[in-house]
Amino acid sequence: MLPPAYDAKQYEDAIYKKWESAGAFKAKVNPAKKPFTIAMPPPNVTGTLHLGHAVMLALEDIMIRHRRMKGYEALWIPGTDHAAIATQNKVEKILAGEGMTREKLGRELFLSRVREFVANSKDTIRNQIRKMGSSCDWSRERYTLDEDLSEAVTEIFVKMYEDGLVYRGYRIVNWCPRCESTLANDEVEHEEIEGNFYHILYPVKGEKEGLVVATTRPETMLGDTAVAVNPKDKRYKKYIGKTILLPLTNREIPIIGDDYVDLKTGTGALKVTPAHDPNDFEIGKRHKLATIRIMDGAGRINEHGGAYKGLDRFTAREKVLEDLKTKELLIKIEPLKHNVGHCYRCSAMIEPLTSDQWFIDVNKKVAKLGGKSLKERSLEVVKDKSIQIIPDRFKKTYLNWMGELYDWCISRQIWWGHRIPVWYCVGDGACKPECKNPIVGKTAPRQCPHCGSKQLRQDEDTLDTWFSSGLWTFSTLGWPKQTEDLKYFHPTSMMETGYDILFFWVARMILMTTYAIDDIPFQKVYLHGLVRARDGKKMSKSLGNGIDPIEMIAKYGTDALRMSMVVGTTPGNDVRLYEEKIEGFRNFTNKLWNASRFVLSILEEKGIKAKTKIDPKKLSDADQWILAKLNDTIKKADKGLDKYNIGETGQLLYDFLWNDFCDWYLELSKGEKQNPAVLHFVLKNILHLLHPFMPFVTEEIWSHLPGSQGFLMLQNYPTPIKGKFDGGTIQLGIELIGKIRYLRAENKLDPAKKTPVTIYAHANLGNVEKIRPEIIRLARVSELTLVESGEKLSKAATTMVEGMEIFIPLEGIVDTAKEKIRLGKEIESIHAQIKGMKARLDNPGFVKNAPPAVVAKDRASVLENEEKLEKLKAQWAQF
RNA sequence: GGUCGCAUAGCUCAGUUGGUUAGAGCGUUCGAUUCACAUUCGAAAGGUCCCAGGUUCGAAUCCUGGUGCGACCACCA
Repeated sequence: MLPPAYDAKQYEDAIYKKWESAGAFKAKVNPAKKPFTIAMPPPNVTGTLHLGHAVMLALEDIMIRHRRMKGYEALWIPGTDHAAIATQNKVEKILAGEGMTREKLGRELFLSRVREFVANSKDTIRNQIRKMGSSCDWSRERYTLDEDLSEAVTEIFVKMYEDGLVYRGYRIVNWCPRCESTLANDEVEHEEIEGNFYHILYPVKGEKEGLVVATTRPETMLGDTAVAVNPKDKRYKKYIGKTILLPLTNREIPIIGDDYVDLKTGTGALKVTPAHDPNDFEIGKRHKLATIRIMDGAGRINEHGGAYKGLDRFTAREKVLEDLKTKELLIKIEPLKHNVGHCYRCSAMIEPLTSDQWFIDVNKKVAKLGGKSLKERSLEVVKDKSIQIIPDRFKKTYLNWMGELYDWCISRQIWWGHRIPVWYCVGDGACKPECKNPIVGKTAPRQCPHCGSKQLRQDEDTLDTWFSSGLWTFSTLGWPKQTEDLKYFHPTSMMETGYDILFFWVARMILMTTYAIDDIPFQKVYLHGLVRARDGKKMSKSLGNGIDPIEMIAKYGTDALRMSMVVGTTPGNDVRLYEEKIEGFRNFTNKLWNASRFVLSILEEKGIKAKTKIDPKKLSDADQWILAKLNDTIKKADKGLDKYNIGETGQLLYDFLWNDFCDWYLELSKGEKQNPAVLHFVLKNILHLLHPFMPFVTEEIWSHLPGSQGFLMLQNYPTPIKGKFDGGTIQLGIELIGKIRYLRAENKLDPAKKTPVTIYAHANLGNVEKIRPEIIRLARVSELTLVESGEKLSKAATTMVEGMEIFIPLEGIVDTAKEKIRLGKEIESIHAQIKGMKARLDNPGFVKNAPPAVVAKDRASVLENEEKLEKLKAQWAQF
């Protein structure tokens, strides 16, 4: 016998171990079956499981388990991501605590330190993925820095280089002075800050007056190489061609005319700093201006900053302003709200600066893509629906973003990651001019192909972490080797992830995969929302409003946590999660447990040791009713999951178990017509249906179910049972019982006492007679008088349902005044209803245009209600 | 600046291709302890489906505009 309360911790880990050691999660190439593949978005090796992961794992596991039970070869590949900058930052922080820096440690020692850290946290995250019940194939676990995955990275890099898609360029990049590395455009977070607009007077050489420029970053004036005005600007036109004597450094810079300058912004005169502003860089190119970079990688002013050399950028700003003030060149300080980029990993303010970096050209047309560019191809596969995005609206978001994509800067000046497979000749004096060209290859070259020098130096930089994760769906299946796995399982069926990494990752996968293997990475993308706190705020450590999934699992069980994150949610919309919600699903888990306990006890009592056949001739009305409901539920659940309406399907199953099965069918089963075969059958189906959602509790109950063999997770998903079942009679009973309970409660009849009830059943007499014992029991009736029709009863509580009149005598038992008021209200409401429907039927347009079925329904309803009204009115007159 | 989303019961949310009286959970109120489950059971109250137009016989649902929140994108100093 099962214990009366389900205690999740007692079972979950053990069940998971059983599954895993039996190899239940493993998938293999099986031509007899259709594959269903999900590549798990690899969590970063830095951390522990958070709710974002938990939602992802719950959804993916539901999809995978459903398909597995439906007979697909279901493969879910787990893995982890080395998360370049994130991991490096984390280890650097640890080092800082020890008074150490990566520079002091040196590259090799630092990397071994990171590896050590990763080994630890990798285990943590792996075990937490298991805790969630994830049925992923651990034998195929991958890590973005695995040898074969690194090989894939190198392979692609070289290929892209050969196709001219990877190139080295001197450009303005987003630079994080904290991480001392570049960032891709979308790794920059724009945040509005309260800054200042500084108006500075730039004297014009040989003139008394000068030009006033406005800037938010005055320190960059140290690198100014021109002042630009709009040629159409009447105010400044005359200055074009003249020279500015740049304050503080006294460099002479030209005044140029450029259409880019907006007459209305600032003062209309723009200081041009090509090395530190993307627009200025473009202007600089147009006018062949010098590019003077004034900062080093850490954001300190370099030798070009003259007296300011060595100062941090913010200190330099203060000092520059101070000096300008002294020289009376600081004309005005105007407060200005403006957007400033910040590093998405460390939140430091981004400094745009010029640098030599590696880029991927997204606009170059290549033969390999049928004469299309990476961008065009990435747009195409979504436009032509090869890849479907759920929910649909994100398709537009994707297309917009992809359409505006700039070349992707892929080199990072950090140590943790895939080192760029590029070498440079640092020859010994015998170098030729072409020795300057980078040597790109899968393996380290022995010598310079041009001069033969053996003195080579590998590029110091590593690749953007998204470069390797962009290959995830196929690199995990063995590419560049043409494995059977790759042929069978790729493209993957589903990419399920948060909408927050649509650009970072999903788009990158599409871009890389279409190029690398001329295939889409996945057929569908399902984007889930962010998990938020009850008040809609983001969960964060600093706000202290976070919920730790591991803690919740310990408290309420994995099944409860999974359900709470999935039920009542829709794709793409954020989910608010709070403890009471999880608690509610803990209760639901317990409900299932106890319903099962009850059924199992009946089966035991009846000596049922195996599955028994349902005899179609021996089905009670209640049996028919529940089987009809079950069939309906199976159909809807299967369809719901096929269409990825996961939240809705969870709700459907919740309602079926709690309302239909427990509240009605099990209660009905406590009578004489108990049918163990049907109880067994329906419970078995419920376990199957709920299994993808709540794998642990269902598997545990399954193991106790007579006749169960093997794991529930490997059983077939239910299909509707053949045969027609008519639940109509019980449905009638349910409504009658409901009304009787209502009348009793409204009139405060003692619930402990049974009450006599009279029903004039009219045409339903035969049916109601069949379920007389059920009504008596569940409505607590002492004596049920069941007749076709009769006189109105004196001072009885009354209502009507399906044309039947229900009476409960009140006289001498309770105060009948209450009933008079209640009945009066009911009459009023019916009256209003009739009025509404009549108005509609009086509308010729309605009768003419509405489907006949709708009109007929209304007509019937009016007749029925009028009859009802008349009868209730007559009864009311009794009081 | 551009794009998108949301607005339904006190709270958190569902709501299928437009069709009687708009649903759930939590919370609230009233009641129940011989029951598989108090992690329970029965009953109830609670809604101008944000506002204004429009399409339609009929709108929570479709269209337009507005208001209020929110998100994302963006190299205007």
